[in-house]
Formats: sequence, structure tokens, C-alpha cells
Amino acid sequence: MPYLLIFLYPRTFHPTMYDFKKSEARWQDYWEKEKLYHFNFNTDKPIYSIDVPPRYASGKLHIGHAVHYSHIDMIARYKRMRGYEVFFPLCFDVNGMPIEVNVEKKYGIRMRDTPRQEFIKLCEEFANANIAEMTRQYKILGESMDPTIYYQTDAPYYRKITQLSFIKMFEKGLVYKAKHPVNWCPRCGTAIADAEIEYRKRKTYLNYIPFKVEGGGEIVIATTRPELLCTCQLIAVHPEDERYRDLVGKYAIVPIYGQKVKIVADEKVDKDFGTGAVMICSVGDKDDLEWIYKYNLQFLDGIDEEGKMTERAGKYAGMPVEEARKAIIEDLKKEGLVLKQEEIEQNVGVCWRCHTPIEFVNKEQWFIKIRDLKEEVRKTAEEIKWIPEFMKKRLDDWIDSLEWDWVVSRQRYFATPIPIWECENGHAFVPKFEDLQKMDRHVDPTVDPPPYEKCPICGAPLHGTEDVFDTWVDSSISPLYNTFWARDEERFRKLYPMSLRPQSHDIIRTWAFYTILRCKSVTGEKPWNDIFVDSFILGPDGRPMHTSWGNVVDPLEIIDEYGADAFRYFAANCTIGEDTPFRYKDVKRGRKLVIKLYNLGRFVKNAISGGFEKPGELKFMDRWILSRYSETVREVTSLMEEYRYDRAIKILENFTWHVFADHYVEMVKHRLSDESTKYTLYEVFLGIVKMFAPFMPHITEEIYQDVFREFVGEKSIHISSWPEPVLNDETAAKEGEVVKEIIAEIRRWKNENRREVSEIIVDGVTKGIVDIEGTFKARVTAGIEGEAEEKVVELKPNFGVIGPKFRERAKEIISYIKSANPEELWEKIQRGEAEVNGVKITEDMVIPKKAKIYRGKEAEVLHVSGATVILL
RNA sequence: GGGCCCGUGGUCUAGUGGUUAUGACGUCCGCCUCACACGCGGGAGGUCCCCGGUUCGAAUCCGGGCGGGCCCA
Repeated sequence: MPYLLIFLYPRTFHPTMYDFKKSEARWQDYWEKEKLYHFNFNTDKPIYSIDVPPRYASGKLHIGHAVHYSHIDMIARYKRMRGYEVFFPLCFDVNGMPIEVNVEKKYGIRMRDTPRQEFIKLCEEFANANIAEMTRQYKILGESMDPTIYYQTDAPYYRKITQLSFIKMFEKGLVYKAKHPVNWCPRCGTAIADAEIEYRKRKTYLNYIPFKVEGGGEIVIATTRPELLCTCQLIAVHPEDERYRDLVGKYAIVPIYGQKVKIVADEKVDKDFGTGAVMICSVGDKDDLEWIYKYNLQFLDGIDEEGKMTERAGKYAGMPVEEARKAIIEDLKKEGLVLKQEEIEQNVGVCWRCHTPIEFVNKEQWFIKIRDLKEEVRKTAEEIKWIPEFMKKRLDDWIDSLEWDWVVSRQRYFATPIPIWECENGHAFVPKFEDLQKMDRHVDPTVDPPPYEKCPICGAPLHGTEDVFDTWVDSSISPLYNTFWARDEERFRKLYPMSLRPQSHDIIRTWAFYTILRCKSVTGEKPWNDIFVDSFILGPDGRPMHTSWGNVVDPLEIIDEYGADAFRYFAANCTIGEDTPFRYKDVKRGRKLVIKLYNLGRFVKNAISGGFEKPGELKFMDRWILSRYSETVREVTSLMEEYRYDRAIKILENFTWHVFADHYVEMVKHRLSDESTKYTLYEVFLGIVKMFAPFMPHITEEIYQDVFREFVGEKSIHISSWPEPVLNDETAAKEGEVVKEIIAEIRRWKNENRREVSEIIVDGVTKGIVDIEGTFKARVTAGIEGEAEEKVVELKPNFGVIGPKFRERAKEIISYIKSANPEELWEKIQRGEAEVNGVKITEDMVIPKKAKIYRGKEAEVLHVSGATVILL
């Protein structure tokens, strides 16, 4: 059977001729070998520098990464072709808890039980293995980063810059140590910043517990944290709550512990939550902290650094929080002190790394005064161009909501050491800026000697701190590191501020905010001219990707199946600033576009491979496509300048496929040996391929090398120059468009009527006639002699009218209408003279079919964009 | 609870005061036209979430509602 089918439908089965796997790997190797993306510091070109997000070295390539880095690469490639020396470093972020947690898991060890230096070594090994793999993934994606301006944030050369920038702020008096409640992860045993907290929904019980009131009566409070009864210091109710009017000002007695606490009225209490009476502890959550300041209460530690109850909890001391909660409820129940337990859903702050619920612990930590710098950051953000603009609002909102300073100390191992030595009297010292600057590495106070033999103030011995920095302290100086701040004054002046910070919207409050803050504080200037804020890639179902939802898409599998260019096509089509679901069909469309370009390449190569000369005069429709092409170049260029690559690629694709390929190529096939055709095909298609190069670097290189290199000369399309508009002929653009429409209209007519055309007469356009002729292989003449006349060629009896009206006589009337000469009968009807056997035939009894007659032949008349076309 | 973003043919999506609302996928019809059948030509398919308002005119601007997402409480 298959044989028979093939015999009956002898289609030509072409294997896919473009082998993307082979081609992509080939050009990736070629670019690497040729060191194509090498940044030259001694350049005379304008510099375009990108503050690339250093990839975090903990693991797998996520589809969001793949898309974001594709976007950044598109910008880099575009700027390179526009004549910039592009600074696009290969870099990795290495410090911090995620790697520590991974190492603990991998080796089944606990950080605290492992010698510091040994643990750090394991972290380094783990990170470096990942870095090798991530570098390979970048290559597969077709990234054009320069490995000679490489950095990783855990390297001594980088940590030194982190410390130097910190010392600058220390010297300005922006660093202090304080005992202050901090977010604390009991599992990781470290302070964490507000920005590192995630919120999880959790079911818990709201417990109704009665407190006896001094002088009689009781007040029932509602709490989700009965284990904190031991730190209860106050009870609050709403001032307008009738239920408690008489109790305000009195004292209640805390069950189990017996301390007396005052009942106060405060607007902040929600009357409708629980019983309308809440107990204020130190410190259950951030809200409690506000009460503590407002009512001048004490910080009473109920929970220790390991998440266990303190001595203050009495018999529950040493129990983990959850266990203590259960135990105390049991005990209260025994005494009839739990009136009700109501299941409620609440949002719990958890550690962003290990998802353990965080506690507030009152501990000594190092802080950077960010509240003092709020307005300066806001003002600096104004000087930066935000793409899209509304993202700036998110930063402003974050600045408005800041209440605490930035806790920069972490009680961990694998991060940059805080370069501080202290004496027992609380005097703190950092190395002199110039001294550290001269060193070829950072300092580690747990190993290195102090900068002074003893405290210069009181003479006491100095001890190095064991705390390390929050990793945002490292990553928020990337513009300083990239521009050689504190290392090479000349380069710094040349490179700072950087051109662009690309990043995603979830880290506006951290990376963007801290970077502006640090860089402005240290250099007095904004870190970048532009910030480009990218969005999230969701699962194909439109929800965030989640392993448990089974909607995770692996970018490496997509690339393996469809190719990096097809994947990047999807990336390019993501609307700026909007979260985009992953769409297989976009990738498939991308692959089709790759194949389309490849085949157009074969076609153009066939036309121009023998060489060509620039013609003295261009054919009309060549002027048309060159004008349309030039318009496309202008549009695409201006969109790329605005970082709107999503719109740029749509316009480019539409022009390439539906204007150049479907119309222009089809209409010039009859004149391929013409110099005007060859020149035009060359010029337009080369420009198309160049404009696609930032989006789809592999197929464009393939076509360039195969078709254009012998004419252009550059060793890669990616270092060739971006196209310029070549022709602006308004008449050709406008009238050529009519010719294109005429051709389309004739096609539609032929298709509808299943008829061939032998002769075409066109009125309204005089140029481009030759290409209508060539397209349809028909005789085409311009100009209509006289009018086409209208004639009735057929008259059908209208049964619906004749039948009911004339009943049994209908038959003879119908047969008369059928047999009559339609033209003559129609004229008689018009004059009211038509009749048969005494019955008058009226217009409603017939259905006329009219036709246009031209030069005595029946013709079809089409009206297209102001032109008239007659088909014979 | 607050801020921001979004709501467009069956599905996904572009557009953003003014003729017949963009494209892709799917679907239907025709075609092996010598670059491409992973293609070409054509067709069907839309109350542009709902309700008000501004306007000569609103899918687009404003207000309110409903629904979804993100960030933050």
C-alpha cells in the first residue's frame, strides 16, 4: 500500500537538509577557537558594558535562566554589530547558604560539626564542579560571553573588592553593631535578611485561653503561639470593643507562669480576629516588635538560637518550639484552660533555603545603615532608565516599606569574611583601605593577624570576628568589580558607570536595591545607565513551574530536540516585563523559521553564486522591496535600541516570510539572471540574516559562511556591521504595494473560481507590470480602452416566487424563462413588457446572473487598492 | 489587606483613542508552482472579561466590579 500511495502522489521526499545539531556545535567551536567575543581594553570604539548576573553555582540550568541569558546575549550581539566594544563577562556567584546546604546533604555532614577550613574546601569543590557544567551549558545556548574578563565571587581577588567597598562604608560611619531582634533560621543557625524570607501558607490552631483578671473576671485571648506565654508582657484590645470596656487598665494573670500583664486599648487590634484580645510577647513576629517599641517593653528570650525553648519556659525548657507548643496545650487542657481550638490558615515566614520557620532572636549583629541612604537610592534610581518603566515603582515601594537596617552578618562559613577585629570593650577596627588594596587577596580575621597589635583606644587585645557577609554584600558590588574600581583608576574611569544591568524582577528589592546603594555610596555615581528587568517563565499550563505539579520544562531537552536557535526564538518572543508561559509551539515555529531561512539561503546562493554587478538601473519591484526592506531595518533598529526585541523579531519575521519570501521571491523567479534581481536578493537577504543574527546566531552564521562570506569578507556574521537602510523610494513603496495586492487578488480569484487566466489588463498602475506577467505567465497590458459593459448572461427562474403564485401554471412559465434569450428577456422585464400566455413576468420572478464583457469576451473585473484589473 | 501586571477567534498571542483588530497553532478547501510539502494559495472562526463614564468616536482613556499572576504584609 505505501508504494501505491507514493506512486499516486509522487511527492518529493526531502530529508531535512539543515542539520541543526551538527551546525550549532560546529559554529560554537569555531567562535571559541577564533576568540570572537574578546573584549579589548585598548579599543577606540564606544564601550557597551553589561553587568551580567553572575549565575549561582549551585545547580541545574532552569528555563528562566536559559531565557534570561538568551535575552542578554541578544543585546550583547546586537550592540557588537552596532559598532560597540561589548563588555560581556562570564561570571559566577559562589558564596552562601545554598551551596553549604547542598554540601551538607551531599556528604551527610553538619557544618557546625566540621572544621571551618575543611568545610569551606568542600564547598569550593562543589561549586567548581558546577561551574564547569554551567560554562558548557552557556556554550550550548549560543552565549557570547568573554571568558577573559571572568570572575567568581568566592575568589580572593573578588572578596578583596567586597571587603574594600565595605571598608569605605565603615569609614563613612555607615556600619554598626547592635543587639537587635533579627530574623533567625534555627536550622541554619544564622541571621537572615528580610529579603531572604519566603512566606508559606500553613494550617495551625488558634487557641482560646482564659486569663484571670485581677480583682475578678477573666479575659479570653486568642493565640497561635501558646508556647510564648512565658514572654507575655501585655494584652491588647480595640478601644471601641464593648466587650472589654471595663477591663482596660486592669491586670491579667498569665496561666502557668503567673506574671501580671496590663490590659491596654490599641487601634491596631483587629476586633474580629479570634476573641478580639491578643497577647503581646517578645518576640513572636515582626508586629510584636512594634508593640515592644511602642509600650517600651523588654526583649525576653523565649526561644534560643537552635529553635529550642529557653529556661524562661520552665518545664518546657530545651524543647523545640513545635513540641513545646503541643506540650503546653496538653497541660492547659488538663486544667480546662483551652476553651476552643480553631483551625486557621496563616502565612509563616520561612528560611528561603531550608524552609524552616524563622524566629526572631535578639542577638548582636553587624548592620549597614540603609535607612539613612533611602532618599539617595531613590534619587539615583531616577537617574537610571528602567525597562520596562513600571518596574521602578517596585523599587520605590520597597524603599518606602523599609523599617530596619540591613543585617549584613551571617553566622556561616562559606562566604566573604567580615574584615573586623574587636576588643572586649567593643571597639571595632577594619584594615586600612590602602593596606588591603596592596594585598593580592582578602583578609580572614579567623586566620590573619589583626591590623593593630592591640586596641588603639584602650589597649585591650583584638579578636577577629567569625561572622561572614550576607552574599548580597558580594553580589551588590559587581559593577565595582567589573569596572576595576580600586584596582585600575584609568580603566575605572573608562568603564564606570556600566551601560546595562539586566536582571529579573524578583530581586529588585535585593540585588538592584543593594547595588545602587553600595555603588552610589562608594563612588558617588549611579552604577549603570539602564536597567532591564526581565520576568518569569511559567510552565506550559501558565502556572509557576513546580516539580510537584509536573510542569517543569528542561531547557536542555528542548535544545536537544529543536536546537538552540529555535529555543532562542521562543525567548525573543517573550513580551518584556510580562511573565510568559513556556510555549512549545513557539519553539516549533522557531524551528520552522530556521528551516525557512536555510532554504532561502539556498535559493539566494543559487542566484548569486556566479557573482553579480550592481545594476545601473533597478527594476521597479526591486525598488519596492528595497524600500520595504529599508523601512524594516529602521523599525527593527529602533525597537532594538529600546530593548523591544520581542516586537523587533515579529516585524522581522513577518517581513522575511510574508513579504520577501512569499511575494518578492515568487515574483522575480522569472528573471533570476537579471543583475537587478541578483543585487536586490543579495542586499535584502544579507540584511535579513544580519538582523536575525542576535536572535538565532547559529543558522545565521551557517548561511553567512555558505552564501555571503565570499562577498563580505568578515570571518563571522557576528562581527559584521548591522544593516543600514539603502533606499527610500516612496513611489515604489506605495505603487509596488498595489502591484503586490493585484497579484494576491488574482491568486485569490483563480483559487475561488478554479480557472486559469490568459490575459490581464491593468488600469491604475503602470510599473511592475512585467512581474505580474512573470508571476502568472499571462499576457498583461496596461490601460483599459473604454468601459467594460455589463450584460445579463443567464436568467434563473425563482421557484420560491413563481410556485406559490401560479401553482399549476408555474411549469410553463418556468420553461419559458429557461428557453428565452436571457439578455433579451431581461430587457423586456426592465421595460415591463415581458409576458407569456398572458402572464406578466416581473423582476422578482427571475434571478439574473450578470457578467462584464470586455472586447466582446466575458471578463472578470477586480478592484484593488484603487486599481482596476480585468481578467480574460 | 496593600502595590504592580494581565484578561483579545477553539488555544496561545500582538496592538493601544479613529477605515474591514495582528500573528501563530489548530481546523476546512485546493495545490508535488524548478529554495522550502517542516512548503504555497485560499476559507471558516471574535459581544477585544462585565457594568458605568469621558468623547463626534473606546478593545484602547477614567471609575467600579469579576477572574488570573507576581511581589509584599
